Amino acid sequence: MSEGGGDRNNVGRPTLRQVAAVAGVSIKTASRALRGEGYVAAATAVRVHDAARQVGFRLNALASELRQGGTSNLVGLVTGDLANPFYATVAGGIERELRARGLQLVTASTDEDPIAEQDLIDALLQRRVRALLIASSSTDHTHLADEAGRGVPLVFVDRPPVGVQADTVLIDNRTGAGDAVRHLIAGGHRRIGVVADLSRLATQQARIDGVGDAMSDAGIDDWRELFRPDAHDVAAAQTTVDQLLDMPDPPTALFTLNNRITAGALRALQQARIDGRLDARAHRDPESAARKLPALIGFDDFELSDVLGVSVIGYAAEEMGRTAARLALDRLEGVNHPAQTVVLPTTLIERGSGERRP
Amino acid sequence: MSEGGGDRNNVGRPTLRQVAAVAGVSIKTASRALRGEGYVAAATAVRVHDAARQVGFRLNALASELRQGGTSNLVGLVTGDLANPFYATVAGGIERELRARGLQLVTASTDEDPIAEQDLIDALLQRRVRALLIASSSTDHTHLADEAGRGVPLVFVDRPPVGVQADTVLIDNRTGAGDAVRHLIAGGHRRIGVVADLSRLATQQARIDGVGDAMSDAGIDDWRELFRPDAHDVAAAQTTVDQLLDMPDPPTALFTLNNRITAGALRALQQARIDGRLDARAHRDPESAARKLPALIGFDDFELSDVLGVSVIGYAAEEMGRTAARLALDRLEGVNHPAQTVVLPTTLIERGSGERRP
DNA sequence: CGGCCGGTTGACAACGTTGACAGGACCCGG
DNA sequence: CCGGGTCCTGTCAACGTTGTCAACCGGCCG
Repeated sequence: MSEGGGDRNNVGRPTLRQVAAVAGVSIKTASRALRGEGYVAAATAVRVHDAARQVGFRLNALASELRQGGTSNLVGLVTGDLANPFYATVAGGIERELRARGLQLVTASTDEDPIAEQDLIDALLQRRVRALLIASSSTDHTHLADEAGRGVPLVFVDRPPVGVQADTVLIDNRTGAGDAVRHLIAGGHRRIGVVADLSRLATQQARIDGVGDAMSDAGIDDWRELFRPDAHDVAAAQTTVDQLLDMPDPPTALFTLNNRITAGALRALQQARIDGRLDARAHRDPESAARKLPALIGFDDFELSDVLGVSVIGYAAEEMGRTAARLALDRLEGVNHPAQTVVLPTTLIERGSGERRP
Repeated sequence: MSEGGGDRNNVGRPTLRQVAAVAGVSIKTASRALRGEGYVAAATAVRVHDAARQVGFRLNALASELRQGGTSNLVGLVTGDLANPFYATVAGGIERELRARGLQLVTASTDEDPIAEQDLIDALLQRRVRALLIASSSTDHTHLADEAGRGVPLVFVDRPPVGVQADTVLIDNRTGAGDAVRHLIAGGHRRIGVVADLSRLATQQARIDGVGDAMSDAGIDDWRELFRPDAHDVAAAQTTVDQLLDMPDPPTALFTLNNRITAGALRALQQARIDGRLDARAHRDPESAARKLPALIGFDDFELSDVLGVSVIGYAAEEMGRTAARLALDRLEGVNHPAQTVVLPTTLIERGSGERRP
């Protein structure tokens, strides 16, 4: 009656103790056999494995990791919105790179809310993630300064840190945006409508700066009259572009500063075409109310952009994830130089929409 | 020299022990204060909190969860490819639903490889996830049968379980696919090219069955001559559609069985239009080599489908994630009825491409 | 004044695992 | 037959936290 009676009450998952009992060995021997540590007689190992299978044993990673040093083998990723294909692609790259080293990715989305972001970061650190990758929506990261010194590699992805030194992977936003505008100007455009997402985001700011560079170089100083920031979602972008199109003297070209804005612009253009306010063919009928379809370049490549014939500023999103993961892994392996910043180049991809003339 | 000397060697994260030492209380009191358990004098609580802030304390969730019952507050999600916008959307829905209950999502992608899938499931179970949501690439889940009985709620998402009873959330694939085909037939089409992804995937099979239903009802028995399965990526789909277009007697309509296939088809159609093999306007010139642009319906809605004017079979992807999460959460709260299957309806969204006449 | 009560605190064990160490069995050479 | 080595196995403590229980303090009632 008394032998092992206590264990039977445990309806939960079996532990090493129970496997050991069934196999008739000590806990430690069971552990050794299951981990393949060696120094276990072949016959014993077989008995242990059988016992484990029989009772449905599964190592408790919580206990195991606690014992081994108190840190998990998870890596955390905090983004604004995982459903955004850009972040999803980045996450895919990270995951592939981690898998090779037996690490797993935990993702958390913040809906671009800095407070939620802080909470999620706290939760991940409590869970003792090995490393933390952040596409931050926040404009201040000083509170992360002590974390950085505490052995958890921190890598900023897509958006640079403020107030902390840390590894960072960025797109060359400024140059990319400049290239787009220069391309439009070279095509003869002077009136270029620039539509941006939340301008508090560093990526947007950098792209806006790039626009400014190119405009200045071309001597276009009043470009801000056609500049429309803070169109955060597709619907807002659509409305904004619609208003630009209806101006008395509308832009002959549009530059949209991320994939969502581009989507909104395409909707607006499409609708205007249906309404007859726009026409792809040039001055077909000077009397017609229809105006000429503006040129368009979008920052960020997107699915089916080729089918739609949309020129974009593209870059290697998955590579961005891989690079970020590698930076973190290097730190975990003891690399110890000062914080690095990797800037990935952009490419202007011509597909027609950016090459329309004024 | 001796007081607390041992602790100083610990370069890692401070523990409760150190917070307690600094605050001059016992470990247990520190724990009580930080968890807000009550029964702590106000002055003591303040001292403890100060000490914690001073040393940069962060509770070790591994230890905490181990002590509390050996299970984490993570929920696992296993998908074929998180970068697929469909899964990303589903994951977003799950995450939002979980966040409300303080649970966090761990995602793992399998690249549709059943073996990788099993490994990842094992890893997640070892990590003692509270629940496991699976969009499975595998065709057999009997090995999960004992897990299901062991207290970890299991929910199958998008693809049904085989060999286990478990909660499931599905799209009404069969009806949706049937609707698409009926719509095309009602539009006058008899020669419908059907292009599918891997036919071993249950979702694809269900859609194919739906196609068969509608074809039979209409007395079209030779539809399999224009049926092309196993085009797994965009490139393969493009090639496949291209070959269909070049047949001596090509289909007058296409039905593509998921978003990737649709993307491939759109590329093929676009290219053919550029090459002059196709023309949107009907029998403009009977002598011309150009053929009429076929009608197209795609299963799965996608970004910009409206701009492209593509008719699709749509459904609420985020809702799917939310529902799956809710099913799991209900189980965690003790709900104990037999396995439930929720089938979400589809909608035919007419945007023009599906309404072209033969 | 003794007993009791509420609030406050601490000692201790336990969660499941693994590292450090020790002990026994066996074989070999001397 | 003994000393030394190689395998194999077990005991014990520890990872950081929290539940259980007991103890202490002061005040208040009878």
